[in-house]
Amino acid sequence: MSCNPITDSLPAQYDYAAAQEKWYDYWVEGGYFHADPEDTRTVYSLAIPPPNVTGALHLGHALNITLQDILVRMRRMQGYNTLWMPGTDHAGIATQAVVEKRLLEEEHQTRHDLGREKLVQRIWEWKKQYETRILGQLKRLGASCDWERTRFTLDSICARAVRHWFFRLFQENLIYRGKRLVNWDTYLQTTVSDDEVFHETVQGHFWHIRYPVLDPRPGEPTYVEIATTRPETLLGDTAVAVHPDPAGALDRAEKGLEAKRATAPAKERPAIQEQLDALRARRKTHVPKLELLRDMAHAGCMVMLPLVNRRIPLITDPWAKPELGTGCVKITPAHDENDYEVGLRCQLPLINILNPDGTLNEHAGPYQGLTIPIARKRVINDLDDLELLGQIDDREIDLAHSDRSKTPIEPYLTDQWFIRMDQLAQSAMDAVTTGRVRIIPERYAKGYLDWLQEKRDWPIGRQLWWGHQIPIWSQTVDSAAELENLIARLDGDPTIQSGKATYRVEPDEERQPNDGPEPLAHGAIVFQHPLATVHVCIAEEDGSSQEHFEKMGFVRQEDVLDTWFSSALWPHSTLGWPEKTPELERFYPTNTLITSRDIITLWVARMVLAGQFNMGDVPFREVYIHPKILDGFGETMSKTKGNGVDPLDVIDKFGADALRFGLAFMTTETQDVRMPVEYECPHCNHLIDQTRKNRTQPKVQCPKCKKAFRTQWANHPDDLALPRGCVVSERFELGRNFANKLWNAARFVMINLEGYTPAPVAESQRVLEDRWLLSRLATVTRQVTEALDTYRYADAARALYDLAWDEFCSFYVEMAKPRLQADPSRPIVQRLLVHTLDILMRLLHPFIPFLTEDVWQRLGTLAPIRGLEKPVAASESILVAPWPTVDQSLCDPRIEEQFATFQTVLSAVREIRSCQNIPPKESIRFQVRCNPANEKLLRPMVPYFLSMARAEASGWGRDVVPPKLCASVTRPGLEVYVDVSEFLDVQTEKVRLEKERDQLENRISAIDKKLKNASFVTRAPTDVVARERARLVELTGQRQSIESALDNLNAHG
RNA sequence: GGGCGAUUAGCUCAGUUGGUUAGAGCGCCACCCUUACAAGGUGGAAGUCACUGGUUCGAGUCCAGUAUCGCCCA
Repeated sequence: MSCNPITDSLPAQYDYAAAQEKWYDYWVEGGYFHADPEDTRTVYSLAIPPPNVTGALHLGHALNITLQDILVRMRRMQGYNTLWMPGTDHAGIATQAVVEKRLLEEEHQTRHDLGREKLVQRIWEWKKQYETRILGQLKRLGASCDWERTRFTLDSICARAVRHWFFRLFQENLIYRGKRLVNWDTYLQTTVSDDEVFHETVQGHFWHIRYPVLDPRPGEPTYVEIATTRPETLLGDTAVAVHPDPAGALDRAEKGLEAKRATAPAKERPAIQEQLDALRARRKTHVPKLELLRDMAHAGCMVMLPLVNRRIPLITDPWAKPELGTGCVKITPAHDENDYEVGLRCQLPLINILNPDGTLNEHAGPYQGLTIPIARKRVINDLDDLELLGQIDDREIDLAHSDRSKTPIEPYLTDQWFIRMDQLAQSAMDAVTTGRVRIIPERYAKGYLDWLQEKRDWPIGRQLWWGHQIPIWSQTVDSAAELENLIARLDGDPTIQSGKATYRVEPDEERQPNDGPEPLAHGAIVFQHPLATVHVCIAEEDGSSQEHFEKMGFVRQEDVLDTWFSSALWPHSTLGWPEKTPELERFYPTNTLITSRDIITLWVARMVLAGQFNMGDVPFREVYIHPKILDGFGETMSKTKGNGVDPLDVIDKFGADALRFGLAFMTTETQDVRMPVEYECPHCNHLIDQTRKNRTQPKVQCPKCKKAFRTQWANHPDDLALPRGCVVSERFELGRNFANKLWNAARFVMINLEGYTPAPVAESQRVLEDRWLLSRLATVTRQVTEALDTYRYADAARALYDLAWDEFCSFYVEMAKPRLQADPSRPIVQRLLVHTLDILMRLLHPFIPFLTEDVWQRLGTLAPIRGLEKPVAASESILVAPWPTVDQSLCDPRIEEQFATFQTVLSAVREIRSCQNIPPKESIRFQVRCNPANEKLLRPMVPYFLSMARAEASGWGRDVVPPKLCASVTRPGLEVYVDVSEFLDVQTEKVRLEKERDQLENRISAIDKKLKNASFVTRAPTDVVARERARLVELTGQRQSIESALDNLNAHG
């Protein structure tokens, strides 16, 4: 149609792919993301929570990144020296696990077949591949990170920081090694943290087993009966316990239940009563026997551990609950957390019966070499043969599983490195309670404090190969003389004296205490333990020191450090600590950390304590916790479930701008965001709801085109040959439609800029809608700025959405159309359009970076100089354009109110057009009965009624007399009459008016009732009462108008 | 078992300090390819604000309890 070169270069739909392609490179090449420590402007800095290199980014990351980028872009525009530090995390166990899994699947090899060096090399290759992919994803999202500073938790800078921190902690005696029960993954053969364990209830049994009493005296039982869910662990038993005061313990349990019954709801009382009855019955059946056993224990009674024939003591300990099972409990300190505690209290030996691979070791005697399930069967059979097996109950057991290998966890006794958390945890608590770190939303501070409150020592070693190897070299000594000798050598050692290394002596915990209850008769098994271990920690990666100590017989610890140990340093290690770099000086502490709530304890708490320990200041001033994205069933998205949405698929389908705006729009203060997901058929683009069933299938058939496509589960060559169906969500249509709307608004402005000249627009030149728009712009500028200052992303996004769409596009642009045709108004409205577009783009830039830059650049060629008060040249990139400031003088609530009156009349006229089915091409006439103020206000709007509703105003004011036959609409303060004589459908109009009347009726009676209520009139604030009175008067008047309109219609037909 | 949160239209969500007739997007219905935009325009239908009590002149909003769901911790 047109041969306008401007129109031709502006497609009618926003081409997001082209914009993404073009502008990201422009920004990077322009160096806009780079922060300079020499720059003395106020700093705004933040460190990315480093995504781990295990796999690609998902939608949760996209949200996290988007929220950070929005703030970063706004602060940069506000003139801060802005640094966003990027990088990735090595995620020790997770990454090693995926590489090991592939190794096994593809090459049928274990890590031990390959060896440490080669495996680590493989993982580096994996890392390289995924790091590239992740950084690429971040760039496609539009993240404005300072890529020149990209770090990795295992690179040399971070490694040096880790080494330094470790050394300082070791030096200050905050790191120690101890024997602890850990969650042992027998499949991966490593410790996993509590965070990497999930619990599942499985069907199991409760086996009752009799241990023969050795040399019972007359009247004493010949057996002690215990019950267990894990019979094979008896091979590691070192005692049987009974409560020291069975009667007293029962009393306390009874009192507890009684108290519970008193406050419990009626429904639960019978169940509690039942428990109480059982407890009371036990007093007779169990207490005498238990008291006898207690006395036997005090007298030094021994029992015979069956199968391995080991003499073990009967002891007293409150862990044996007289109200449960038989009242006696077997004690296996090396394989149960509670028994471990008992073992410590009673100084029992620890006998570990497991090999790292989950088979039984030499301490299991005849069962050596068996796996746990087989050993369990054999133990049961053998006990049965010996007639030592009692009753067997069915029982549900809560079984811990490793999240990494999905196999059951074994409690396993092993040497572990720990950090003493006492002071460190306190420092992290203080940071939050004193407000030096603010957690937003505030409610998350509670969980943070509760967790730190426990001050549990942090186990930091992992039996892995991928990670920072613990910088400790150790050797054991077997005698006091040997120890003395070694200490003397170390004290005189120049490396130690120079402070480059330090040492500590650790006594062996498993060595038998000399004053134990009775020497153990272990049969053939002899336990040999050294006297102590001496640990040397070397401060720096330093080959000669290392060699020096290795020559002295020290051997390096094999284990690596927990990933969180290095992640905790991220905000300062990335800036170069322990080196005193200009970056560290300028950009630490960072301003904010944006992350999701599952990481508050694992990471946020540890960053706070590490930052304070190393830097003497908190790592960030604020922590913003954003929602999690769940699928339509309320489940977290994950690859393993198949419900994960890939941000790149969303970007391909809707564009990065749409993804970002959609995410921001969803980010409210609540905990979670639900996002139903669909498969998109690659053949016909049909969307298929994802269900719990189809999300795990390797291929899905499209119900529309009947063709099949593959999913992430496709493995079979036939399935792999099919095209891939994306997992997407319709919820991003909002963002795409909005981006397109903005594009077209910009397009409209730009194709109407012929003859544009920059010049100030004086206040006197601004008509009502100009002042209205400028007021709205100023108000929204304030709202958006305030919202983003306080992390209310959705509020900011909604305010901009409404302003741009419902106000700028739906009204201002429509009203500009006739003005652009007329000579005196054209240049002024051009300046206003350019100015508004400029402000809108700047406000939207943090959310929608690509589109806004694209428009900015195009506008830059058509209207390079713009502004209302004093036109100035636009900056070379919107990324560094100044953030709009609020001109309070432009905010005018009265104008906004007046404009609302116009909108009301316009929508009344449109409503009648629509109800009466008046063809769009037909024009109509209307009158408005209103007060003089409104009349004055509405008169200048006449052309807009014509252009926006094809309606011609034929009468205004108090004295308007409606035509006999018309359609009418009643609105607060005015009545609109549309002369539709030739089109009028009397019946339709009557129905509509009757409905309107009924609604009025309801409201009138509600207000009437209120006002007749004496306590409302006397107790409610006077202004509220007055308002209700005024309202009643108005509504009654309106009802009258409707009645008379109805009368007219009735008279006519 | 303890803590945190959610429950508002068919779906996904807003709803400030309690005070007109509880809003939006998608979906639905009707009309419109109107010279920026059909990824659009105009109008419409659609809600016992989970339930039960309480406080209050007045409760989606405050308090207590119940139910269901989610997350975290043990």
